[in-house]
Amino acid sequence: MRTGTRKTGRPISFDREAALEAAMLLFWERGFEGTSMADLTDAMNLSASSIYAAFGDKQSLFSHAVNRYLETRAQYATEALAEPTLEKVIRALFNNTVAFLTGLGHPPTCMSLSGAMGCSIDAAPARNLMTEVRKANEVAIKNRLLEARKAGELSKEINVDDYTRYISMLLAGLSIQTANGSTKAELKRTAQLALKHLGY
Amino acid sequence: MRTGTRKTGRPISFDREAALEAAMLLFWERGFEGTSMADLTDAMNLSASSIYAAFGDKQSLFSHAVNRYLETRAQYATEALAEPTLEKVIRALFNNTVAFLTGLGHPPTCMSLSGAMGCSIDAAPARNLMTEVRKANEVAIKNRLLEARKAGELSKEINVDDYTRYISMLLAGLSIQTANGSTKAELKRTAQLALKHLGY
DNA sequence: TCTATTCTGAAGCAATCATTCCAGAACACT
DNA sequence: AGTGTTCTGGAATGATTGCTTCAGAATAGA
Repeated sequence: MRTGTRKTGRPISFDREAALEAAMLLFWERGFEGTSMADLTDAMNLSASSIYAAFGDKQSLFSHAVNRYLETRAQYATEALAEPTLEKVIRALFNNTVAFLTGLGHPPTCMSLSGAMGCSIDAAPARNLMTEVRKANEVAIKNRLLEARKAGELSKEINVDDYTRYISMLLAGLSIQTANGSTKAELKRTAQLALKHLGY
Repeated sequence: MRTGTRKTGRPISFDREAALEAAMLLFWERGFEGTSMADLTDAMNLSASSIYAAFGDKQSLFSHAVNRYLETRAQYATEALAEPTLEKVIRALFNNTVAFLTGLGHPPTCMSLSGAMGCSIDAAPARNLMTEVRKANEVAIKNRLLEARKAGELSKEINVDDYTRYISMLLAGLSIQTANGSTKAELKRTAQLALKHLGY
C-alpha cells in the first residue's frame, strides 16, 4: 500500500510518473467526470487495483494529476512572474501563455478550465480544486504586482486587486479562445493586442 | 409522440416551458454529463418517459435547453449589438454581460463554458454544440464591427478579426472571473477597466 | 358512449460506474 | 532456500447510468 519508503516486498513494476502523465492528459482533455476508470486503466496501462494502490481513489488520482500538471506544465506562469521588471513580467505572462496553449501533445485549453467546470454534485471536490488553482494563480500575480508597486513600476493610483483581476481575465480569455479553435498565429495576434491595450 | 399540432388524445399535463427551464438550470450548473436523467426527472418533476416523449433523448433535451438559454438568457448580447453606435455597443456588451453574470437564480458563469468543457467522448456532441455557440457569438460581434467600420466608427487600420477575438476574449474572461467567485462590485470594476483600456 | 389517440408512472433493460476482493506472482531480507 | 511483504491482473461488487417498454389513465372527437 505505502509507495514511499518501502523496504521489502514486490517493487512497483511500472513507471509511476509515466502513468501519472497519461492520467493527467486524459483528465485534461475529458475532465474529471468525463474520464472513467476504464479509460484510465487503458491509458495508464495498469489494472484498477494497481492504480488504487499507487494513487488512491479517482479523486485522489485527479489531485495527483493536477499536481503533476502544475509542476510540469504550468511552470511557465511562475517563470514569467520571476522576470526582473514589470514590463518583462507582463510580456512573458502573455507570450508564455500563448506558447503553452498552442503547444502540441495536449488539449487546447488549460486544465483548470477543462478539468471540472460544470459537474455533478459528487464531483464538487474536483471543481473546487480547479477553482482553487485559478485563485492561486491570481494570488501569485497579485503578489508580483505588489512587488512591482514597491519598486515603483506600478502607479500608486492603480488598484492592485483590480489590475490583478484584469490580467487574470485576459489570460483566462486566451484559454477560451484556444478552446474555440483559434490558431497559434491568431492567438499571438490577440495576445499582442491585449499587450498593446495594456500599454506594453 | 408528436407534441406539436395534435388534435386528439390526452393533452400534456405539465408546463413544457417550466420543465425546460428547470432542465436548463440543471445543465447550466452541472453540465451535460454531470446531470443525470434521475436529476432531471426530479427537477422537472416528470417521469423519464414523459421527458422522452416531449423532448427526445438526453442530448436532444440538452439542445432544447441550450436553445431556451439562448432565447431567454443570452439575449443581452443581441440587444447590446443592436445599439446604434459602436461605443454604445461596446459599453452595452460589457455592462450587460456583468449584469447577466451576476444575476440571481442561476450559476455564476455562462452556460457555454459550464455546459461541456471537458467531457467524455460520448458527450462530444454536447461539447461541439457549446463551441458552436461561442463561435456564433464571435460571428455576431464581428458582423457588428464590420457595420461599424462601414459607418466609419472603426479605424480601417484595425483588423476586424483580431478586434473581434480580443473582445470575445475579454467577455469570456469575465465569465471565468465570476466562476472564480468575483463579486458583482469586483466584476463591474474589472469590466470598467477593460472598457478603459479599450479606449471607452 | 364509444373509439382513437396520447400522456403517465412504474418497472425493467443491458451497460457502465467506481471500487474491492482475492489468489498468485515477484521481489527483499534473513 | 525460506519467509514475509507488496504488487498485479482478473473477476466480482452493488449502485447507477441512459434508455425502453407497457399497462392503464385521461382526454378529444364521433
